[in-house]
Amino acid sequence: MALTEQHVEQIRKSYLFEQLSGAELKQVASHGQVVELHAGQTIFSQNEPCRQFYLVQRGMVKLYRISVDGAEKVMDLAGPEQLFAEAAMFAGKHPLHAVAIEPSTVFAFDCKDFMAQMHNNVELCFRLMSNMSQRLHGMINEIDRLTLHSGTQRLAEYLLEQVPEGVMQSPCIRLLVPKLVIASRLGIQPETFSRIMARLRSDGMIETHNDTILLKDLGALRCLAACHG
Amino acid sequence: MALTEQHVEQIRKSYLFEQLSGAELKQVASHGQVVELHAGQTIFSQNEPCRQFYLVQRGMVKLYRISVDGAEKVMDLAGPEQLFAEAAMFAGKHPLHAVAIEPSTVFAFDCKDFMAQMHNNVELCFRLMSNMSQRLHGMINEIDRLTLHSGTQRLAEYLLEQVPEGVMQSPCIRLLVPKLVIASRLGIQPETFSRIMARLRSDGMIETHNDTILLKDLGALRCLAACHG
DNA sequence: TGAGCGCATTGATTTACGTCAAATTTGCCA
DNA sequence: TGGCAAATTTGACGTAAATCAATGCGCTCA
Repeated sequence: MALTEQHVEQIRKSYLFEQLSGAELKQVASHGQVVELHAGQTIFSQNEPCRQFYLVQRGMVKLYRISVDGAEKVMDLAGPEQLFAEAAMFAGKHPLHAVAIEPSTVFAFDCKDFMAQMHNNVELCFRLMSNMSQRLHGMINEIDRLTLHSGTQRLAEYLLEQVPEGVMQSPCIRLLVPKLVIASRLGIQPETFSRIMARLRSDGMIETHNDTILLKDLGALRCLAACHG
Repeated sequence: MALTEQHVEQIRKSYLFEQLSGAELKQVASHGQVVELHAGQTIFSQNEPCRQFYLVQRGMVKLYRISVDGAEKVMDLAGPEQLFAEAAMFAGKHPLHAVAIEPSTVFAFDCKDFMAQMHNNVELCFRLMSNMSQRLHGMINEIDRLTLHSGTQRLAEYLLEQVPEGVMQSPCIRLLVPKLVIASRLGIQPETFSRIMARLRSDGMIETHNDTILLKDLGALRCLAACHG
């Protein structure tokens, strides 16, 4: 489906697009699409040629790899207002699988078209380079966590990341995706995830009700995450 | 030390710089330096502001992180003709430590200056974006290996990576850095590295003499790396 | 409404890898 | 050339996390 004026206004709020002129944005939008996805619907598969990149409007997209023996590793989760596959533009093919894990709406932009825009607009190049630099930094942190932190530390870090800014004590958070998915994101098995949660609970750091988690002792969680596992 | 004509010719061979005009390259070089480093000398530390990025001429540079309890994780190794810290230009500060692990020579380029060049040269932006996209792809593969592959698989993959193109059977490779460093690069302990090597040796896949390794059975190594365990 | 499926939890057991410690080798440099 | 420090290897042991297995829970959808 083509983009409406209303959609274009939403897109403009994204850092990558915000400095484009009305005409430029219209040009990008003219080759863009609104894509409605049902839960479980594939957006693209690994090694497919990439012709589009995406901005999530609503829902949740899982970016993952599958090993030869069928094990899945979730590399990233993209929620509303987040871009994905924008760095693959230069690679020719997608390094990951992408699937909507709940009913979702994404904006799809044409790579060729966007690259043409970048040719006319150095500022746009700088925005994308910033974006890619941040992603690279995030990946380094990811590898740091996977190799230097224990499963418990990574889970504590994840919980703390879900806390909105400025909250001082005992925030209540919600897990936006199944625990199965978070476990894979953190590089642990679902059983291990469950056991770590049970331990945090019995240590009095958290209280849980399904996907709702009360972080009773932020200080202890922060110590667990930062100091030693 | 400032760059000579001869240095500029070497630099031009790098993908990032090759399409620059003589004048542009001269401009980049005018704020560049040749830096001689002794083994163990730090180039920059994590969180330092980044004003320069680098191209290795000779030697080997280790890019790494240190955890709170002092453990080290080698994120990458940069040898001759390889760039490093070029993606940090947009981040403001270095996400990693960099140290020369043997006597080395690196070219250092001014970030501000290079960014000014990019403002005048969209093609240069595209080259850097390509570079960053490749790095991102490499990072995804790295996380894939760390989470989905065993230590043995990662070591086998590493050995196979050292084989030059086109070699059909039983190539002889050399480890260019201490085993300690490779182990950290692969996310395993030196003791584990040693034990895996011993096993590959007793399984008849390799023969070793210090840092020289004969890969006697490429097929078996490839199976080990790709298939399972 | 209730049958069935995927997700989550818990327990028992295994295992790959880490840790600690000691012996051995290597390579540097005075 | 000899001596020392760092790297490597090997052995014994510990442990975090995976695996296997069983049960329970909460959906969705007929």
